[in-house]
Amino acid sequence: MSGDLREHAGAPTLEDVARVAGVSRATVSRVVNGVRNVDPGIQEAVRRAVVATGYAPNRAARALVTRRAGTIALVVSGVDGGCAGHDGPDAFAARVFADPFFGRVVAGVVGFLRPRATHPVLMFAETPAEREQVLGYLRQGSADGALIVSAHGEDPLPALVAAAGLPAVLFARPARPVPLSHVDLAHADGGRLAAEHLVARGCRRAATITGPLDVPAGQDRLSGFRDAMARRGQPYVPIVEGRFTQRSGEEAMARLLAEHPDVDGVFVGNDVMARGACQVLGEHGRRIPDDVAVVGFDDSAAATSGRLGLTTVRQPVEDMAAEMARLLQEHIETPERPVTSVVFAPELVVRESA
Amino acid sequence: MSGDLREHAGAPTLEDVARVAGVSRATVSRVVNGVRNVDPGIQEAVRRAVVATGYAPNRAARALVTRRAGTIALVVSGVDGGCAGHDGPDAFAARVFADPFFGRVVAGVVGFLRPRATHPVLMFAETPAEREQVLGYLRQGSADGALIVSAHGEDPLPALVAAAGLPAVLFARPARPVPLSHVDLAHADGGRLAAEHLVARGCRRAATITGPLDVPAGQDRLSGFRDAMARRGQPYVPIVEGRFTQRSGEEAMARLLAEHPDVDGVFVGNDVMARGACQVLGEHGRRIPDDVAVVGFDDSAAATSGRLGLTTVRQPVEDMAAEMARLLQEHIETPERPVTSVVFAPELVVRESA
DNA sequence: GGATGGCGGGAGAGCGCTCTCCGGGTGCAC
DNA sequence: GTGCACCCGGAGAGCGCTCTCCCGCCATCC
Repeated sequence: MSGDLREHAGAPTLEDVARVAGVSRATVSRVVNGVRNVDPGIQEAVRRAVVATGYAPNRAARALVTRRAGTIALVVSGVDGGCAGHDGPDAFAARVFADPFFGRVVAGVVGFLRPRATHPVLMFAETPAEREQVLGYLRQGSADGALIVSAHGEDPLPALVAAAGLPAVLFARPARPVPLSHVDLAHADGGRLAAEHLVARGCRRAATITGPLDVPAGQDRLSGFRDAMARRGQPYVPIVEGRFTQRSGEEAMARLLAEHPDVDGVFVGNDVMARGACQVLGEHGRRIPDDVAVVGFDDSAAATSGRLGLTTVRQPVEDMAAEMARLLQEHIETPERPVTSVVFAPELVVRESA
Repeated sequence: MSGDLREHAGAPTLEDVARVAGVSRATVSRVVNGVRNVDPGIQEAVRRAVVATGYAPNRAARALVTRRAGTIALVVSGVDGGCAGHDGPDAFAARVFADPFFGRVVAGVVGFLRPRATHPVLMFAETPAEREQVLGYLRQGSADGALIVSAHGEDPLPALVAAAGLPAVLFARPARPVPLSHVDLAHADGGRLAAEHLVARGCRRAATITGPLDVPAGQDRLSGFRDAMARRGQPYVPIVEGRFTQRSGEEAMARLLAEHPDVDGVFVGNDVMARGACQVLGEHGRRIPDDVAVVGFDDSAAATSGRLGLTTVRQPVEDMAAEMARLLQEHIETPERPVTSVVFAPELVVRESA
């Protein structure tokens, strides 16, 4: 069967299929791409020839002429030594994936892309050189656009991408305005939900462990929480800043207990820190939620993984990531599409901890 | 500046740069790719022209002629409804990234790839259709090779990839032999290390919580542990099978305590389950490590995230992933390179839990 | 019956790049 | 001064695909 089908080595081309099917290259292309009316009989013959030759369209050749890579970049962007020290080429990536958050983003993006047979290229931009690399990658058309998840609010990449006129969508509102679409959560509402729940449970001496306050999200959650508490008669809420890691949650809770032993409710900036807080509360003999109620944020795997289900403010990360991918697709297909932002509503998920 | 440089819209091409520099296309190409001796003066002129035009080589065009995509696929492969139910398009991805293991694999791969200015394309192959998609993607030359991480031993993808003659490297030895290179850990040695440590600590009634036993790694860890225990006079070791999740670790530990209340040491198949086990032990009033010593596996973030440092068998996942990428690169550059397997040695990391 | 229209299919021109082949110039040795 | 080797740089083919243009065929209508 393979005698005259593939005289020259290498993968079969459109030409080979055309020869086998007894038609022209153009017709095979039409059938493969499913355009224009092609005689059903010929269609069938072509399809058989495709199977017989084991043909698969060459993506590079197609990209060259259509000017579409059929690929998007998923960029995780940070700044040098973002969270902790600078300790190796893969340390950044390791830190990034230590948080279930990025996994959820990937899951959401992939969920949208999978049915469309496209796949994300994973890129990390931590140093200026890498930012250049990402930019170059996009500019040379290796990817049709970028999904950018910044680890920090001051990330310079979005502005660079926007200046280059490349299609891109951001996760979370950037610290300073950039002419790019983004998806985000109404973080302040999330803080408010947590505050209302704690107050409704009867907490009178609530405190909060925040995430890093140099990102808008952290500030918004805090101010939403604080404002709502103030409106309910608790204007002075103890605040400890954490770093989104379990250990930092433990440390923050320990400090909170030392300084405010009578605390009866804690709103924690993410579930991972909340787990750490619960741990410390347990060690200090506090029962959850009776002595101290704990509300987390995210509704990530950490919220349900332990013995005690965590009451938390749900951030629909997967949906947000999928929406981000959808927006990017629109921007790619319609370059003149105006920039928009889609803000998701948080939702309180009540479990055992509060 | 941009008047005569870019009369036609779109990105500048080699031709444009050549015109500006006053040389031929070929010379620009030579300078850009840094090959053959080109007169330093001309080199400089070309470089200036590149900057002036803002030229970036078109990857598709390059790939078309070099027959190299300059991209590799990082495939996470499983089988329908692998671990739990089949609950949505992104559920698989979400499950995958819930485990810190995959994050470490990504980090290791990226660590190797980053200095080489290549980036992985992330693909998930859960259904037969998706396996076909991955295969097609590889066959059409969209990626030069694949790094395959199988969630299950019976994954059919490696065999398909091997049959197609595509360069690929696996993480972990497949259940049935496949002519592909792979990296792995000496899991049995890991089990042995854990056993020796527990015995050396004075444990006389050790038990084990294993991972899923349908993967070679799980079996090997168990048999290594069991053999070593038997050699040290404890031939009958209670075994409970877990699913690598924290909750399954909790359940397994609870069962173990119910059936063997006098257990004084536990070897747990991964750190995440070990955390769950510790939690349950604490709730049952057992002190760690005095009443019950706990040894985990992996040395993942979970081992150090909690209050109590987990003694664990270190699996250098990042190094293994990097080696996987290195092997793939070799296979791509030297197609006739024989298949090899690189087995890493586990290492006992002693912390507080044992 | 000839003009008209629509549709199925082929021919061919590139997309932007790399790379082989060649030619002309220069330097060195005889 | 001539021959030769070497090196730098240009010309041009062609990678595999899409897509426009065009032609030929058949059905339809006046």
